[in-house]
Amino acid sequence: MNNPAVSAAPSTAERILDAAEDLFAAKGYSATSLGDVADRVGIRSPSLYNHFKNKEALYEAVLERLLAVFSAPLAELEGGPVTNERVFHWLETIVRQHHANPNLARLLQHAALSGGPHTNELIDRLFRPMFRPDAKIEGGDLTLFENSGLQPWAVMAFNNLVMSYVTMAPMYRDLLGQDPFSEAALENQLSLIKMLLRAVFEYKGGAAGAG
Amino acid sequence: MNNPAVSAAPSTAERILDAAEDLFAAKGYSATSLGDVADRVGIRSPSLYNHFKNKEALYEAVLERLLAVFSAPLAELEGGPVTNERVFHWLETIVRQHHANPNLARLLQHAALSGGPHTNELIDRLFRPMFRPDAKIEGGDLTLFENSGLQPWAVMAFNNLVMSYVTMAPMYRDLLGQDPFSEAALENQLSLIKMLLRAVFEYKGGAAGAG
DNA sequence: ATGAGAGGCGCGATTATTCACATTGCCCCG
DNA sequence: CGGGGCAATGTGAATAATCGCGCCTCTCAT
Repeated sequence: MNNPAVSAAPSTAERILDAAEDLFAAKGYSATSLGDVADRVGIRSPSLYNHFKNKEALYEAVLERLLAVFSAPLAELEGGPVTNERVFHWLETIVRQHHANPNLARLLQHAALSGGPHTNELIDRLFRPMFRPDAKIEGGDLTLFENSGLQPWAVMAFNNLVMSYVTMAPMYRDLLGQDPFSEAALENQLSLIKMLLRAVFEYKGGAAGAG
Repeated sequence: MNNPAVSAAPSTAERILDAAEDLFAAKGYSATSLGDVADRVGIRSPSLYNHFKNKEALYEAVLERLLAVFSAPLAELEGGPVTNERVFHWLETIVRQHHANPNLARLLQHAALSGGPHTNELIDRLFRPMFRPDAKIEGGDLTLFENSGLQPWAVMAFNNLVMSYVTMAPMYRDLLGQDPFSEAALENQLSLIKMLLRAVFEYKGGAAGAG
């Protein structure tokens, strides 16, 4: 009994992972010191080596835990027909996930900017599936959009929309005058993203034109 | 004569600024070492102190040079009536600027994630003007959209779109199979952004709805 | 020669990592 | 039941590398 995975007091290793996740996400791999991590947990830095081989292994473990959570929705989407409705639902799930835990987006952003260990693995596991060339939307008539060659750019744009909201949130806090992670802010962001997604689904062709 | 600002050989101070800009943008303030900067310039790190008081002053100078360039288009937009056409033109200018020099976006992203010196000043000078409550679009009939309360979110979204493209570019490089900063890629990104901006201008109300 | 700019040297702080050691709880054997 | 190990987990001290930064000297062009 007393299974530590079931809402019991978190183990030291888990508390280290929590602290490290926050710090890696905020400051990046190299700017995060093991002393900072240890301080948050309330132990001394050499004690970390009882739980993780070294700094890089700790970083790996943090990534692994996050990837397990965030890879799920895309796998689920691919488990069935890719219809408009299911894309909407998938996007909403992703947005809610990033609001619930902004750390993956932040880690990813650091990795994109500075590299760091396991960056290629991150790309492969999170993004590669979204850019597979055979990814088509069934049911709707998106052929016009698909043929425009803009589809990968759209995938990228919506990914940017979701991730950048999270990574830029600290800057937007006082510009918006409200907590970017509040329930109300989440609803607003969802409204906007869905409106833009509808625009893509209803794409009628034509480039830009200001008038 | 031999004015160093006019396409002559750049002075040492300018070469230091160039190197520091790239490194601060890639690795952030604290992860950038003055040794790295000096190496790029081809001098030893103590020599940097002949040109800049200390690391923070160097960072300040880098920011100042970037802000001078990137603040211009918004100031120009505000110099006249804010019409649909001029918003289109402003957005295109911004996108092209970020493609020409991705460093400001990257610097900003680091600041948003980790703080660092002068972050508040950055927010005030770049973003505050975009979120002024009296900012309205003249001419078009956007009242429906404005009344939806989503306007600041749209401003944020398009900012995210532009900045995140740049900050995530290293990750997208091999996913797209082409250089994200090529002319062709720029055109594609512009097409997509303009299409989404048109969707905002033609906003008809209504929330989401998948079918 | 004179002053700006480059380099050498080194101090003090921080970091990742290792090591020797203390403490704790648990299992097993007598 | 009791105690001898033993693994797990903590600690402080020590090490080697790196960093920001200041001091002092040298060099070279005007």
